[in-house]
Amino acid sequence: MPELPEVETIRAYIDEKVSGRRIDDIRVCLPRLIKNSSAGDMKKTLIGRTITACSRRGKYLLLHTDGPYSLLIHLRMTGSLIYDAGGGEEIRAQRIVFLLDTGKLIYRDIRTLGCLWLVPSAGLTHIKGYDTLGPDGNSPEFTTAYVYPRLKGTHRRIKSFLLDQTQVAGLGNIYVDEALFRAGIRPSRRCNHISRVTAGRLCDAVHAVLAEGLAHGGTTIRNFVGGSGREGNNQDYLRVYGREGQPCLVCGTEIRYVKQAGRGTHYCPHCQT
DNA sequence: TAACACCTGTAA
DNA sequence: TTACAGGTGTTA
Repeated sequence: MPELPEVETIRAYIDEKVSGRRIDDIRVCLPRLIKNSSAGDMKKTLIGRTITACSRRGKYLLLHTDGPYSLLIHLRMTGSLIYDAGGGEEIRAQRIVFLLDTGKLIYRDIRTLGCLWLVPSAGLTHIKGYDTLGPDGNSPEFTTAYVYPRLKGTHRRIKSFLLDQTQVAGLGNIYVDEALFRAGIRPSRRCNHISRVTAGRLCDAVHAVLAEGLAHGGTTIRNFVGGSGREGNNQDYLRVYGREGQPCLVCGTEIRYVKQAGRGTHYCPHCQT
């Protein structure tokens, strides 16, 4: 469940549930998900510490503690965080479980592609993907003035640019397709062929699709997420993603599906040029 | 920039 | 059986 609106929805929920909770024990069912330390080191470092907050940048979550190290998490394709107050039904695919002074924080992940890192609570994390993130796509720094010169400087296809987290953080396959539809841009367009005016439309579209996703609590498809509190309903508002073969909501032309950069890509051949 | 790798589950 | 899935890092 991993683009910015979904991760932010989880962040708000986890922040509310676990801030102020102390980590009493950790059950590491799948140690290879911890990328820069052993299960033993993680336990030694985090047990006894109190979680102070949960923050987010791009698609990364950071569980802050009152100790020298905090926990950085990337959910990749199928990761999720669930707070279990106890008494609920059994949760499948539990990979790492933090036993708290009240309840449990469960890292669940079907495909086990997610990553966890122990990082310094202050300063750089030295995790490359995190330290090099561009501005969040819904942040005030993501403006036409920021993005237009970057588009001018590259011959890449626009979809691949928008998926590049060092350029703009938080977009994934769904919201990129949605933003390009709203901006009227083909996913295959070369960045340096996009005018300043069109770049402005794109910037507005990125802000709009992320804001809408957030307002709807994220997009929930394929029932990947179970448990409490995190199913969004933005899937009911998507305009192109997953609508291949159906009529464009603006002009009625059939929405097309192609592979681009290895990703399923949806667009309207009439509205997007 | 494309292919593949990392994984498991589901649908065609 | 095969293709595909909300991601990203490495390799040809």
